[in-house]
Amino acid sequence: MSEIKQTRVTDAYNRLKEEILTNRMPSGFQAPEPEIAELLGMSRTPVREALIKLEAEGLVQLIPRRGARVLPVSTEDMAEIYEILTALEPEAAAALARRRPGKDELAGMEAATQEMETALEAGDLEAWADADDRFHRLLLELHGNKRMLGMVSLLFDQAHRARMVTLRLREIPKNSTRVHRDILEKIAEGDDVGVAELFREHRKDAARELLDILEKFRLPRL
Amino acid sequence: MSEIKQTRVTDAYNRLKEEILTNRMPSGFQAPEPEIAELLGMSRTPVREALIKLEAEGLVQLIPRRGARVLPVSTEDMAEIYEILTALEPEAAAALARRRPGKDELAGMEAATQEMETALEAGDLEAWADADDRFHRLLLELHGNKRMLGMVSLLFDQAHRARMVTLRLREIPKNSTRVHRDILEKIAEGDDVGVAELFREHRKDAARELLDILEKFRLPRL
DNA sequence: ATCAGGCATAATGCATACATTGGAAACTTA
DNA sequence: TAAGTTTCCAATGTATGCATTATGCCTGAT
Repeated sequence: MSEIKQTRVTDAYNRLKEEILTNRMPSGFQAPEPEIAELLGMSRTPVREALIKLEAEGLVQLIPRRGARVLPVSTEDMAEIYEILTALEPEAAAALARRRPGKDELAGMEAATQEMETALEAGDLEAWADADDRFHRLLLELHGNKRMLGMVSLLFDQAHRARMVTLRLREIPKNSTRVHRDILEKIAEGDDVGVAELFREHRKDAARELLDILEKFRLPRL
Repeated sequence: MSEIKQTRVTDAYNRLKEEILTNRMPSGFQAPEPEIAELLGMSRTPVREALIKLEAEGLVQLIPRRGARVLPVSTEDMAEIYEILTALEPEAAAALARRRPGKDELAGMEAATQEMETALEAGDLEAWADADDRFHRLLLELHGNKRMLGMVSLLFDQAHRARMVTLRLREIPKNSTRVHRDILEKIAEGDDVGVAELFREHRKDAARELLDILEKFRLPRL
């Protein structure tokens, strides 16, 4: 039914993206097309097309005579990314709040929040990060602006590696978790101005904390 | 020196994009790869790669057995686009204002504003729109967030056709022009809160006006 | 005339071939 | 040894070939 055609391009795309996000293919890694093609067990053609997409998403750079390079993410990159998130997400949250979504609609976000809390208690940072990610994506999905969701997803992906690295270098995200609960509540209450402000502060804090860590641990690029 | 390699992919990309933006290849236009390839006088390979990029930019849709289609822009699309712009641009303007750019730095924007004013007097709407576009891009460039610039550019391109169509359906953008001057001044003054607010209103007004026109003239998709 | 089924056509997805050319290494030369 | 040449190789950019398969058409049955 919903059997989407699994093509080699999508396969190459998915696998490469996965490799990059999990840092198995680390920042700065570079390889010519033929090598990647062999790695994936297919010809250059589909690999090439997948790489073009990854380049458009800002994960990879195609350098004419020396292959594809996994783009490092610098401190400035992170600053750029967070600046955009800081502008977009509060807006989405406010709009969502204005729409007064029902409890059922918010169930997903509620679950994500819950999971953040339990993961935090269990000390499972991976799970916490996962739930955090889900929370933010769900918010955008509920809001319904597809372009915004797409853009934010792109930014999340670009920032993914850096966030994973800093996850263990920062203090326990206890406050951040609480803020998520507050955000969710304000959305449920329809307090659009409130969420926007809260969310904005949340993002600003997150940005500052992350940048501080990158500086403190001398990690100018990941 | 700056002889960038002109490849067929970039050529195809540029030409197709041009065709689309100028509406010579209108919304909804659809053609299979071989046809486009012949149109451009090259083989399918580079055309394919160019189309993938255009798809990533949201200008085109690749439909498996029936070729590439120039994506129509619906009213909802425009609403999405303007919502994002409303969130991003005021932020950029505020940040720029905070940085207190010198007169020399603002020269480009000043020129663009000037041109908007003279174009308006001359009744040259095309020139006005051009200058308007330049104003907004320059602002983002000055701000320096490359990702934001890229994203906004993408949105501009997506909205381009609709804006061109409505250009003659709306009243003379006299007020809009004045607002640009005000924005520029506030940036020069370093009034970050002021620009943000002003810009935000500007964008909201623009969005409302545009959506009203689309509705009034029954143009649900362009 | 409508509908099911089978067939032909053509577009795609992918592999492969190949000419071009950037860049590194080897080789001079000073 | 440093700088300038030359050579060689391999990666890219592009064209082409080909198997697969979706789509529309044609046929025939109801």
